[in-house]
Amino acid sequence: MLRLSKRVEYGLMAVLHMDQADEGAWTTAAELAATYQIPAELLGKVLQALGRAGILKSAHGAKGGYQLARPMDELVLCDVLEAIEGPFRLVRCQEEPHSCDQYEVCSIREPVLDIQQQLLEYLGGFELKAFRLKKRKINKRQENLCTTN
Amino acid sequence: MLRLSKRVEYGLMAVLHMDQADEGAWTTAAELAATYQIPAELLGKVLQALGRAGILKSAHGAKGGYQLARPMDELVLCDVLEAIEGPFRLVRCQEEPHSCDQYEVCSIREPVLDIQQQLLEYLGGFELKAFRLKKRKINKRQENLCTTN
DNA sequence: ATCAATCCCGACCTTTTTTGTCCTAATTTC
DNA sequence: GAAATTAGGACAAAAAAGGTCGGGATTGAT
Ligand code: SF4
Ligand code: SF4
Repeated sequence: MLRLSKRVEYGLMAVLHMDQADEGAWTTAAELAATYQIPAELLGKVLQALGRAGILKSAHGAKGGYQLARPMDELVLCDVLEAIEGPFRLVRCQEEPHSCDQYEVCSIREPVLDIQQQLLEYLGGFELKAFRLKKRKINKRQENLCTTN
Repeated sequence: MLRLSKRVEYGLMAVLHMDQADEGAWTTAAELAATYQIPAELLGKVLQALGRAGILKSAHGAKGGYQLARPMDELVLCDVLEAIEGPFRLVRCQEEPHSCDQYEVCSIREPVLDIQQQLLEYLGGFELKAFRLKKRKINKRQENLCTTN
């Protein structure tokens, strides 16, 4: 099943939230967890991963929290994805050849690797700022609907 | 983890194999399982799914087996993928809205849906015949290497 | 008609991955 | 020092993927 993991979804929500927070403000994990109904401890780990990847800055102690290390305009989907799940790999032989029983007789490895490469580049094209723009679009659309109703 | 499932890999191997088999020949599941060291019963299910999706034709009884229902040139990665795993969905709320605790407060649904759509179109661009071509390329590359060595 | 080869399919078990929880530091502010 | 907060390891629960088994149906050969 080619599906976004919950962690990545949590990470995206967090980043988007901080993008829309006041400049320089610190957002706490507890606050995010409450807002988006996410298990706090789990969200914590996601935020830590984003921190380690240099996407977020963190501040310990009371009055601490997280904020974007760089503006969201410079981020793409792939950044968040790989920060949380590690490098993007379409097939497991990429990390450990011996973890696959078919390695010796596999007829699809090379072409699939090629696809992975192309896909990775394509994923680099999804800018997170589209999340912001999309939101405006939706609002606009709703306004239009209201006008028609 | 955004990774191709084993079933899809098995399906791709099977399709590629039949593409390279003699015109009109029937390939059996047992034969494929032996060649690619795949658990026979599991491969069976994959082939059945491909059959239901109209990618393969099957023949019961002795001398039976599978063959491509249409030439591989008309197939794309997405065909095999969806035949085996069902429709491509990047997020779970697409199938069952209530399966997600964050549905009511989700801030990323719309943009992610948009990405799913684009990705789906992009996946439609990966033609399976590239698997054939790639194979030739590899052989060529190896020849070149041999020449240099 | 029987038999062997083969596809079909549901039920089940096992392993792996994902998701979630708990608990204990370490850091900072008040 | 107490409270708020991040950091992170260990573990439990749930879900998904992978694999196995057994019974049935269809076909061709003997
Ligand atoms: S089947 Fe082929 S492509 Fe898939 S993991 Fe094994 S070796 Fe890699
Ligand atoms: S978090 Fe949002 S996008 Fe993800 S499944 Fe729930 S509703 Fe859909």
